[in-house]
Formats: sequence, C-alpha cells, structure tokens
Amino acid sequence: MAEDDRRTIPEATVARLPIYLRTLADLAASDTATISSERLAELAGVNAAKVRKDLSHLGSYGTRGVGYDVEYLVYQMSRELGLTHDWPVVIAGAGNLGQALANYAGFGNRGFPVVAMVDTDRSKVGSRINGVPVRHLDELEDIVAEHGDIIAVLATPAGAAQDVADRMISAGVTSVLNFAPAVLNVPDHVWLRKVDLAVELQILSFYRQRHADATATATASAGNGEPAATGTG
Amino acid sequence: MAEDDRRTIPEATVARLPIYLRTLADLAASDTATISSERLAELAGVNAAKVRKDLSHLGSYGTRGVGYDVEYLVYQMSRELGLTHDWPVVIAGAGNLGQALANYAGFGNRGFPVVAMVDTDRSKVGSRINGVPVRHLDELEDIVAEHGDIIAVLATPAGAAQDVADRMISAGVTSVLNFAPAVLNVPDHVWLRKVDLAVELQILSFYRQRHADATATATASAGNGEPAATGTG
DNA sequence: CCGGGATCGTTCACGTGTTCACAAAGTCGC
DNA sequence: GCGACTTTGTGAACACGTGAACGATCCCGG
Ligand SMILES: NC(=O)c1ccc[n+]([C@@H]2O[C@H](COP(=O)([O-])OP(=O)(O)OC[C@H]3O[C@@H](n4cnc5c(N)ncnc54)[C@H](O)[C@@H]3O)[C@@H](O)[C@H]2O)c1
Ligand SMILES: NC(=O)c1ccc[n+]([C@@H]2O[C@H](COP(=O)([O-])OP(=O)(O)OC[C@H]3O[C@@H](n4cnc5c(N)ncnc54)[C@H](O)[C@@H]3O)[C@@H](O)[C@H]2O)c1
Repeated sequence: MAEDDRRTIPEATVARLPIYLRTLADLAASDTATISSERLAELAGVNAAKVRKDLSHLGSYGTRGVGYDVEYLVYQMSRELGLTHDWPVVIAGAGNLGQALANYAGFGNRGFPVVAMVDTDRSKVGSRINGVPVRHLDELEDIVAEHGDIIAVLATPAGAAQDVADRMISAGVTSVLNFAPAVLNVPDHVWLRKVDLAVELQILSFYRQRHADATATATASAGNGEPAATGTG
Repeated sequence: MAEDDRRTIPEATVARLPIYLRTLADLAASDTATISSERLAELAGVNAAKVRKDLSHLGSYGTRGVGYDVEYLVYQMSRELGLTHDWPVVIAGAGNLGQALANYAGFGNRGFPVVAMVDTDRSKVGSRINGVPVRHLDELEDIVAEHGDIIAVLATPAGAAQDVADRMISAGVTSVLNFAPAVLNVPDHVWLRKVDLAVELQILSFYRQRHADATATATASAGNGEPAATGTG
C-alpha cells in the first residue's frame, strides 16, 4: 500500500517478471485483451496468488471482476524492466559459446544488440561473426567509450574470467552475465548473474541419484531387479 | 542431529554443492589437504556459516580445530551428487546452441557424455558434430533404450520445446534441462531445470534501469546533465 | 597431562518468499 | 438500478533460507 512497496520490488518477483512479460507478449500477439491472474499463473507455471502479489508491486493495474489489461501490463512491465530502450552487449570470448551467442537472433531482436566481441586470440581479432566485429580485449575501453553503458557477457575460459571481469568493471561496466564456471568477485555496485551448465547438470544428477537410491532400497525388499543404475561405486 | 537431517538436503544447499565441489577439486589439484569453512566460503563466494551448515547436511566430516579433509569431502560430495558414474546426455536441436554444446569438451569430461543429438531437420540427421551422431527425433525411443536413463537437454526452438519434452518424458526421461525460452509443463516425477538467457539479461536490465532512475532523480536537483539513458519513452 | 588456540556443528533470531483466504471492488444481466 | 458473480489486492500464517553467536571438540606444545 505504501509508496515504498511499489518502488521496492522483491528479488524473487523481479526474476519472474520476464516470464510474465514473455507470456503476455504471446497473448497480445494472439489478440487477447485481458487476462486473469489464474490463467496467467497457469501459462507462466506459477501460483495465482503469487501472480497477483507480483503484479501488485508494479501498481494496481488490474480490474476486479475482469482481470488485467494485457497490453497495458506489457507496457508497464517493459518500462519497469528497462526495456524501453536497447542495452548494448559485449561478448568476451569468441569461441564456441561466444560465437553461438553472437549468431543468436533472439538477442538483438529483443533489445540487447551485440555491438562487439572481444578476444585475445589475434587470429580471431578483425573477423566478424554474424556481422559482429571481433576486437582485441585491449580495445575494451574504446568500446565502452563508444557505446556507453554496456552489459558484459563472459564466455572466456574459466581461468580468464576474473581478469576479464576486472577489466570490464574498471572500464565502467556494471552488469555482468558470466557463463564461465568460475566464482567471480565483483564490487558491490556491479550486478553479476551467472549461468552455469555444469552446476545445472549436477543438480539434476543429484535428484536423479536420490531417486535411484530411494527406488533401489524400496524395491530391494520386494526383490525385483530394477536398480540398474547404481554401479561404479 | 537426526538421521532425517542427513537424508533431506535443502534445495538451496543442493544448488551450492556443485560450486563447493568445483572449488574443492581445484584445491585437491593444488595439493591442499585440509580447508577451513572460512576459506572455502571465501573461495566459493558465500558465508562461512552457510558452508558449515551445508556440509553438515552431508554428515560430520570436519575436524574441529583443523577443518575439512579436502579429498574426503570431494569423495563424499561426488557420491552425494551422483557423480560416481556417467550420466548420458541427449541434446535435442542440432542448431546454433546445440552444436556449441556438443562441441563443448567440459561436458563429457565431467561425467556427462553427449551420446546423441536429435533433430527433425533431415539435412542434419546422419551427420556428426564433434563425434556425436545427429539422429532423427523419431529414433528417440531407440536412443533411450540403448543408453538407459539419460538427461535431456533441450535446444530446440521455443515452439517445439513442449512437444519434444513430452516425447522425451514418454520415452522414460526424468531429467530435463531446458534452454528454450518457454515454460514447460512436466509431470511431478520429472525434474526440470531451465537456463534462460533472455530472462537473465532482463533481470540485469531491471537493476541497471533502477540504478539509472535513482541516480537520475538524485542528480536532477543537482542539475548536472548525467541522465543520458532515459529516452524512448 | 593440561591449557591455549582454532574451528566445527548447532541453536536461535531474523528476513524473505509462498500460499491461503477473504473482503473490497468492479462487471454484467435483467 | 440492483443483485449475483467474478476477480483483484492484501493480511496473516506458514515455510524456508540466512547469518550471528557460541558451546563442543579437537590439535598441539610444553
Ligand atoms: N561451449 C559451451 O557449450 C559451453 C557451455 C557451458 C559453459 N561454457 C563455458 O564458456 C566458456 C567458453 O567456452 P567455449 O566452449 O566457447 O570455449 P572456447 O575455448 O571455444 O572459447 C574461448 C574463447 O575465449 C578466448 N579467450 C581466452 N582468454 C581470453 C581473454 N583473457 N579475454 C578474452 N578472450 C579470451 C579464446 O581465445 C577463445 O576464443 C568456458 O568457460 C566454458 O566453460 C561453454
Ligand atoms: N543460440 C544461442 O546462443 C541461444 C541462446 C539462448 C537461448 N537459445 C535458445 O535455444 C534454442 C535453440 O537456439 P538455436 O540458436 O540453436 O536455434 P537454431 O534455429 O539454430 O536451432 C534449432 C534446431 O532445432 C531443430 N528443431 C526444430 N524443431 C525440432 C524438433 N521438434 N525436434 C528436434 N529438433 C528440432 C532445428 O532443426 C534446428 O536444428 C532456441 O529456443 C533459442 O531460443 C539459443
């Protein structure tokens, strides 16, 4: 109810806004004018009460008895997420992953144009990937100067990630998305997010393993021959 | 203290175990025999109390006054995470991202061998990427039969992701890692995790936007001309 | 054998996030 | 215009995760 509540959006809510936004954009494209929290929750894969509470943080944009105006929600949400203008992205590391990211159309399409890649491999510097110039890491300061506030995407080997991050940050970067499997230390004023494939796979492995253990012990007394995946100890 | 506590590991803890494990593996490689929770916390970028609490869920493997035995922790953690044997991975979608993943060495190296890719594009079916055969989606059931319990990695267009997931699941898959920007519905017995690049970027965008707003209003009264990034309303 | 120093394991208080439940507030049919 | 119905917005209870504090336990030197 207080002004404060509408300005301080909980972190968990922020993480869901992009999902809502994508869902709502789809709905808008299919000419849906209004949507209830119930239906939006279903489409976004969350609880309806959560949807209402999340949206309430943006302000009271719903109409009781009707639902939310899709287009208006999209507008407000885009605004809140800072998507009313583009955020230039620089990818560090023009390898396997970096190139895949540069080739990815859904990137620049949605307000995050890749303006440059940086690499230390001189055989790659000077080339272009999907139109994106590969420049030397040493030109980083120039690139930041050219484009202002950029988002840094790290796709270098793990060993180089901290160094590259440090250079990015001292060049003025305050948003970093790290793909390298390394724990990065950044100052308080820098926002860091990470995407770690190995971690995700290991988490899946954990739950699978536990399930296997559970069924193994459960079926052990029953005596059927199911536990096939518990070797190699 | 109870048996129960050692069997039920909190989700938040599970998500951190892979980070600890990676850190510990590095330490083991540099011939470090024991490590304190304080130091491990520093290396893993978390709180020391959290480290101790997390590790206590695995059992009491530390020695007061000394710390934890690195090698033994690595062993117990690998065991808990189910990394004592390989988990075969199948990648759906041999496009940009799928190929990058297949080319990624850090995948098979660490217990997650990519045994096949599946695609519907007949011009891709039959080829090999980094030694990994690209097979048709229709062969999915055969692949699962050949390799047993696999982990499915979805790198198809968003529109196809739910269909492919459904086919994977009905073929017996219980672990899915989704890279497509789509909300997937899966049965309760299936573990689903997602990696969503667009979401990550938009979260970064949010915080950056908010920071820009804050400094803009803060400096507005001071009257300098800094708020350059707030156009396109 | 004992005291000092280090470090773990656990308890406790707190903050954050989730979910239920329901009054408030709107629409729509008649 | 009014009453029935729908759906929001939010208060409150609950679950979960975090971090500080501290007793318990262990090593080590004398
Ligand atoms: N390829 C994948 O599918 C994948 C998946 C998950 C995580 N990752 C991680 O992403 C990172 C990149 O993976 P990759 O497969 O693209 O590796 P890669 O070896 O193909 O590419 C790395 C690139 O970084 C460049 N580089 C090295 N040091 C640099 C520096 N200091 N500054 C700038 N560039 C530098 C190299 O020249 C190379 O072009 C790795 O940390 C990897 O663990 C990759
Ligand atoms: N490329 C990236 O860097 C990147 C980054 C983030 C997210 N993503 C997401 O990952 C997914 C793949 O991206 P991409 O760039 O590799 O796209 P892509 O178009 O290059 O590749 C998609 C592949 O999926 C195949 N495919 C289509 N329908 C299929 C089906 N039903 N079953 C199996 N295969 C099918 C296509 O033949 C194609 O080979 C997309 O959802 C994209 O949004 C990609």
